[in-house]
Amino acid sequence: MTAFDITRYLPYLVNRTGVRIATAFGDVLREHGVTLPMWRVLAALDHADGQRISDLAAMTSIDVSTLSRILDAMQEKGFVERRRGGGDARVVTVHETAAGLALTRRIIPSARHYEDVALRGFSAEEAAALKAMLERVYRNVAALEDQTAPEGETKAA
Amino acid sequence: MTAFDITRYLPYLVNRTGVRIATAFGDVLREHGVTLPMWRVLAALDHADGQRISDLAAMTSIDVSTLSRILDAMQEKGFVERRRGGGDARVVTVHETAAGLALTRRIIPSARHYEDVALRGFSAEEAAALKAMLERVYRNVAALEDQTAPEGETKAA
DNA sequence: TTGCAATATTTGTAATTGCAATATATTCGC
DNA sequence: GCGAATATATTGCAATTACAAATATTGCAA
Repeated sequence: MTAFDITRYLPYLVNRTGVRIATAFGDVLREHGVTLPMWRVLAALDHADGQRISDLAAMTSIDVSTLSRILDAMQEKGFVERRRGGGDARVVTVHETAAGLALTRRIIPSARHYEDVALRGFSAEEAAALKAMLERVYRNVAALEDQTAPEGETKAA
Repeated sequence: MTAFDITRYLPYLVNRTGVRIATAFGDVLREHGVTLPMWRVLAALDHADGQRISDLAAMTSIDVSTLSRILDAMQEKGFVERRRGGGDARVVTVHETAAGLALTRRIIPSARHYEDVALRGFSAEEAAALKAMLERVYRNVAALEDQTAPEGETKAA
């Protein structure tokens, strides 16, 4: 059997890339007064405002309990607000405030720039191919989890 | 300007893929009695035994202070040992023990299987292309950091 | 050679994280 | 329509994490 070469091991490559991007962009975000998880929430809400907490957790890849506390902090800062009362009284929906939206708008250019840097030297086709492949990997792993734990979703649907 | 679509944003795609893989493989690792960070250390040592702690931190994308404590735990469990005394008395090198090596050998098949699952439906060429692109992204971001903080490496060289 | 900046690791410490338990609301079986 | 199982969110809590400070060693320059 061939030797195990970590430097060509996909989980390794994905992880180190993710950590690199996260720590580097985290520095940028600090100047805006938000943490990386907070930015993820803002970006997710920018995509679809008024999401329920569990959906927001799935979209941001943040554990619901962790997210709940992050939302406390963001609410404290006035970036989001929680609302109850739409039909099902169990669900809480999260909404961007005007301040949150303004902040998101300020961050987006940096986020775009950051992606440009990450994709420096990539053609549009290559970038699209990379993204499509990451989505395929994500779905492959998600499918495995659903198969392993068939009843009631293990985590992040 | 075009709207910001998080679902096609590279950092988002990389992060969610990494988190998915990490949580899923973490479950597998628990059965072997190790955590994900510990596995990363074992895999890094399998690649090159006797690395210094700072190099190990760079390779595993774990902060040195965090790594120092992870090594405490791994040493406690008898998987690795620290050695001092090779020339520079400041540096500590980390070495896999026989037990650590045996554990690594047991985990590797699962790790391989896991990558196969993640890459299900990928041709060999596609998989190679994905890995190569992830490396390019990593280098792009690393280059940005070195440029931002030219003196003495901000983090993980 | 002495002193001082740089390097390598560890330790202090506060914040973050995630699992488990809880509280509340809903739905399904009967 | 009642009660058990399910769903949603929050909270308790111990472990993990990361930044900063401390410690130890080295190398260089005066």
